[in-house]
Amino acid sequence: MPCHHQDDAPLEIPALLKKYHLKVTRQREGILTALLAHHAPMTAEELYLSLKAAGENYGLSTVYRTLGSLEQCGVIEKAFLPGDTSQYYRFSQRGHRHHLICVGCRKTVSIDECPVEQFSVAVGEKNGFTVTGHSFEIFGLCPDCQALKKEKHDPQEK
Amino acid sequence: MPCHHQDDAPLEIPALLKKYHLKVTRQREGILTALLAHHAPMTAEELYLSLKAAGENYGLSTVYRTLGSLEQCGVIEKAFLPGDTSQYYRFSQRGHRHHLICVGCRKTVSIDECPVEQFSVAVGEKNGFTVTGHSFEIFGLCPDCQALKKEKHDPQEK
DNA sequence: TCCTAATTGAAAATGATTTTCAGTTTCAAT
DNA sequence: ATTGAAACTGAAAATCATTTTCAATTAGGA
Repeated sequence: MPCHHQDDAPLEIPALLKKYHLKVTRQREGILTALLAHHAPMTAEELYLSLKAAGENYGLSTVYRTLGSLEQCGVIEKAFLPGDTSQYYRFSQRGHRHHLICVGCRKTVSIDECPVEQFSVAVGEKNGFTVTGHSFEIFGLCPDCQALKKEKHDPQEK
Repeated sequence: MPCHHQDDAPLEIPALLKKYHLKVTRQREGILTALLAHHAPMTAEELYLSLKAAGENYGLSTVYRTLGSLEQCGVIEKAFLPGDTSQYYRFSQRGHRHHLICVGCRKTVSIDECPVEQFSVAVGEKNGFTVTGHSFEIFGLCPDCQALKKEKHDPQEK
């Protein structure tokens, strides 16, 4: 197979790295690709293990460092899940500030609207605060996880 | 000063502990009192240090354990602050699910309304999710911290 | 008062994340 | 293509928050 340039790549990871003056390394490409493919927030450890399972054995500290640099550039962002204190990372989605997150598998759906922007500023003003931001995430069980849960309770018998 | 029973105590901590079958100890009373007095979310370490400063030198593990038991009873709850991965605790406020939190000093104002309940359920349904909850917190600078910040930038000269 | 289970403190253990440092790699400039 | 400086990496050590262990103490009912 000849090595030709792919115009149709869904996201040019090398270009993205260059844009932020980060060197393009095998590790960074692998980490970003894995996170991109996962479609749900992941911890550094999860990324490390999934890469290892795929035969890409990078240092755990490299995973942490890469996530850290990418966060500083604003390419990815931290996410916190209810009842879980570990730090998850996901691609930051400009304009998509809010999400519907499955508490079972962490699958994430972006919500386009923001129903609280005006409300937040109003509440801030009423209390003399300068509002700098807000958090709003919806948690629930996705269809797949609902099915899984049902299976567990009624193991295919009446 | 005679030792008389205080009817006007703002919150009967011993009674609260007994209600949840927790023994009434000096440590637990001290920890709850300190958290109650602070009017803002605190970490275990902060509680430990503030108690120590007040001459009450309890083990850090006791602080952690006490916070853990009280959380299990639902007396207090965890809170997460933006850009900070440590676990904060605050009294749980039934019905006050949302807050306006100062990012400078963590002073907290409870918000009575919930402008996102219906919206959350609707978004969940649209995506086939069973909604189990949502998070919504507003962040900003309180009047005091705004003043402090201004001082820093213009150190009282023109 | 006495007894037992709950609680405590100190220290060790754990788990997540960060830092250190020597060796390697990228990439811009030759 | 080669080179060199700066950036990056991996492994191990360090750090930080939190939890657990365990022997000694304490609360509160009998």
